Amino acid sequence: MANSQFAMAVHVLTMLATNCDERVKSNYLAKSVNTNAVVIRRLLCDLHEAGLVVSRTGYSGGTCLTKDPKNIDLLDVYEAVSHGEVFSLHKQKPDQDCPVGKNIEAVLCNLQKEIDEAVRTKLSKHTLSDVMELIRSGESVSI
Amino acid sequence: MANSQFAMAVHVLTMLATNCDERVKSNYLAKSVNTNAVVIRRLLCDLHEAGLVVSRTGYSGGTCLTKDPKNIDLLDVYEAVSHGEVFSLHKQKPDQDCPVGKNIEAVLCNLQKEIDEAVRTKLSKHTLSDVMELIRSGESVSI
DNA sequence: CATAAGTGTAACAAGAATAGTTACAATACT
DNA sequence: AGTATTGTAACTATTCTTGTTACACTTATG
Repeated sequence: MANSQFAMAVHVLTMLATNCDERVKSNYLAKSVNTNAVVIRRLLCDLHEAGLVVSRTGYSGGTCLTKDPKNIDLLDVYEAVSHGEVFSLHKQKPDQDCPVGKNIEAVLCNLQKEIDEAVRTKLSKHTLSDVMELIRSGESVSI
Repeated sequence: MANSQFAMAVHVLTMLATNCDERVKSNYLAKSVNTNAVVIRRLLCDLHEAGLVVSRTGYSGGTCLTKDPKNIDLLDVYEAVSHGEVFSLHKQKPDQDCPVGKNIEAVLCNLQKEIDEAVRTKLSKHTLSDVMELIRSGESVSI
């Protein structure tokens, strides 16, 4: 993942979690993330497809979480926004006439899966609720 | 890592390991990887800085491993070529007047470290020698 | 010594990915 | 009717990655 969508997604979801009693505007989220509201709306679209949020258009529209933050883990977020893998395989197919070229892709592909699984396992251990708690404690320390 | 440098590096090092009695030409490596020799030489430059290979210029020049493949693990390779992290943090600094914006970076940074550590641990468990063995067994199966 | 075969590296082009921006239709409340 | 908001398309700017050409420098060989 070369993009910061995961970081933005966790940020946005934490904002929604701390404002769970209202429909939060994309404009408000954009200010906190320090980006454009359209960028946020695009991200919310992915999160909606993953079933994590619902939005409403029109006057007094906005976005809410669909679940309790305790029941959203960071793997859910990762899956909602990530399209890539931890490392990329070859862009050009290696020489199939070379023994190494012929077999290296399969080896790396398995490694990729193993690494990705490790990442997922780690991510699944943290919930949005945990993130909120860390934010809160960070806040109290800095006051 | 959005680039395929790690994949290319493992490929190249495996090639060197299977030709450890000679100085391998960048041109030969480029053919197997299916890219340009300059791309390979740039990669070899990184691997040299990491102490994994030595090259010689001039007539009958080329590149060799500096160590036994048993003593090169994939974490060495990862560290030699990776500049990024598993996921990116915010590109723009979040709003410091927002409690979430103010603290989210630290939270994500810690998460990043935790994930990266998990990835490193996995990578450190595989040596270049293991990769060679997998390549060999893949080869024998396909014959 | 001249030549051939290499590496090292700079410079540039092409392409893809990412994020930012503007614009506007559709929607929903007042 | 008017206003606030999302959804989404279209375009731009920037950056990253790779590919390519070019050439100076190095080393072996005849």
